[in-house]
Amino acid sequence: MAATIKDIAKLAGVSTATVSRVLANKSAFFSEATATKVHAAATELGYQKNTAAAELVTRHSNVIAAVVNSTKTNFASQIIEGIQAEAHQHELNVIILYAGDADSAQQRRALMTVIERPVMGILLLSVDLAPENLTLLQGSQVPYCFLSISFDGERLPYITSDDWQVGYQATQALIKQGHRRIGLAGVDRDFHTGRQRVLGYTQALQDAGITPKAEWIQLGNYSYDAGQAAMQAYGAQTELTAIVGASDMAAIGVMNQARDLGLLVPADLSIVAIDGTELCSLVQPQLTSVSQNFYEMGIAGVQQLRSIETLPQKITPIKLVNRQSVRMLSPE
Amino acid sequence: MAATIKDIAKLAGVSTATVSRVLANKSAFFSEATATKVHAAATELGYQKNTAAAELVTRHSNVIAAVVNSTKTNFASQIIEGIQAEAHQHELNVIILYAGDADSAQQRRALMTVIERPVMGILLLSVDLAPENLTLLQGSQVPYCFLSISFDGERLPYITSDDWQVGYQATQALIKQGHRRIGLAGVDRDFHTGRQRVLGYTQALQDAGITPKAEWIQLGNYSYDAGQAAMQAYGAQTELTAIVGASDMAAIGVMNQARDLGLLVPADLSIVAIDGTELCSLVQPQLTSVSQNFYEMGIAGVQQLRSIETLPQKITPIKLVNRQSVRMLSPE
DNA sequence: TAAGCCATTGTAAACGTTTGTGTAAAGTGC
DNA sequence: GCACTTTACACAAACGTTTACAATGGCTTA
Repeated sequence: MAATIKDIAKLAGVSTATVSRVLANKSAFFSEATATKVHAAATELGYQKNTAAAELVTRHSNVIAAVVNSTKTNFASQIIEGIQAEAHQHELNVIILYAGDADSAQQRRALMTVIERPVMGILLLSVDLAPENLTLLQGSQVPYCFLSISFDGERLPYITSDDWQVGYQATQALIKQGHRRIGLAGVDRDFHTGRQRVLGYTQALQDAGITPKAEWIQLGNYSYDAGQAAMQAYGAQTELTAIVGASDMAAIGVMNQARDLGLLVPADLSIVAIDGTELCSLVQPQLTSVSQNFYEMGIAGVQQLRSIETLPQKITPIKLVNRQSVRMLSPE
Repeated sequence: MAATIKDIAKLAGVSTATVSRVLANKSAFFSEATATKVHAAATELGYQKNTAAAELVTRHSNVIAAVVNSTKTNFASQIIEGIQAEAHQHELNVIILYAGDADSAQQRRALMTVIERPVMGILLLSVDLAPENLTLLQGSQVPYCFLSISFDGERLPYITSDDWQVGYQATQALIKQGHRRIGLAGVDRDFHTGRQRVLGYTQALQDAGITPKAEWIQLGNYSYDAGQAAMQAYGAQTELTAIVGASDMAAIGVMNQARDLGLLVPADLSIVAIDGTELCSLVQPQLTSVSQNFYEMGIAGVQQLRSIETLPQKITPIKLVNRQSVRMLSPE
């Protein structure tokens, strides 16, 4: 149905080889005269290149696949923007796939659609791959890199923030303002990222001579609901004066629940969020955060895929952004 | 490098045709014995199918491309979930592309990467295609459908809410609570969607015997900033008692700016948002909204692509969701 | 004028699949 | 034991490109 280079060749009275060369602009391989003939024929036929066919023979693609764990996590968009920016600089195209939230079957589906097609590389944004899917990924010949997630033992390529530092600095920011009874809400200790954040949090407290109680840490999956549940668990009479939200969403959950319990932020309760997406400045009061550089992560991810030798791990910087959710505690 | 069906054929001692049929599970075309041989060989070689090659010969693909206008608009994720759900039911896969915000070059890039490859159809989420890119899209043989956007004259296939009704119902909801001086903030009158919302808004006022002043309508691009700017234009001394935000983001912008101007929501100013994404229940007070059924839009979009005959336009339902940002105005 | 070179173009193989057609062997009914 | 059907497989063409190699012809140079 659609026009092919064969049709163009016939119409222009040349061979398909010449058409291919003209269209690919392999100059010094054709004359001006034929070039114009070919181009005229191409536009007349409304030719659309079939890249799949071309990729089949050249065995090389220019699309990067970004696999995202869920539509719910909002930081993904910042990473994707970084990916796009860097990719476009190098004439690469980006496609995005959603892999669902801890849904092995959907992960597999997303992975399959990219592995089975020619892609130049795969970026996995904060996705906890099920073991069988990891095997799948490794079995394919496609280069890959995890973003915004880290791993313990296995030597997987990843780019992320220093999660220990994230936990440490969020906690320390509160300590510096005089807080000593500080909670950590909505963190997931099943994975490396969460474990590191807990470790950083604990160390910051210990460095200030504080021994955290077990109930100060409320586990969860970084979601709004997890933040809410954590705050419910702390209760209106909590001894805590400050809470670190494991994510922006969790922090907002904490804040809204605190309000429902009659606690004012930051008057009664200070909050530091982890992530620092635009959500932090949308809510009232705006949330002070330990902000990750997601955009940079995206850029680094593309660079990692492009580099031959695989420098396996990389850490992107974080910074504390002061907004309105932390108050200085007067020492009593 | 990677194993092909040729390798499997050699290892299993059969022809590639047989391998293909076994792998595609075209039963009644092979015996149990060969099937097991082939499967054994396939796993031994770590075979990964090259779908691009298969699609080349079958001339038919099972991936749907969703083109999104920007990473910024948050409702997209709900549409995408709808798309995924419906697509997966029919063994279709979904890839997502970002087309940038009113950036013709990036639109073109996104469009090209999908048109040049075998895709089964293209869904365009709220993207205002530049004229040249629309021509491009129409020139390709790929079926397509616009989502969450509508058009005036041209007969383009689209699925969206009734934007006139959206404007009407949002305004009417405020009128019913006794408001008579009502603004509309952040709406874009350059496109059909925005124009319809303005028309609905105006009609609702007129039906209540109210003649809207020109300055009640503040134009913008549906963004947080647009909402903020609109509220700044209204000013602290505004005669308005209520405002319709052209989107969730715009409504939040209005609300936060109002607070900065010393106005309390909803005590001094009532707000109705348009869209009704989860953002509405994240902020404080939670925003009353005219909610669109984005999930349903995604489902309908996939169905539209799958149906041969193209029933060009479809309207998805909306509903008013009462939350906390509107107060009843006592008649004086 | 022959040899050599360069610019331009064509020929054909290859990429990894699917599938229509052909065919040998095995099974069926009489 | 014959004609027939069925089963199970192989052969080869096709999809739309790219590209190595060959071929052509004109031009330069000695």
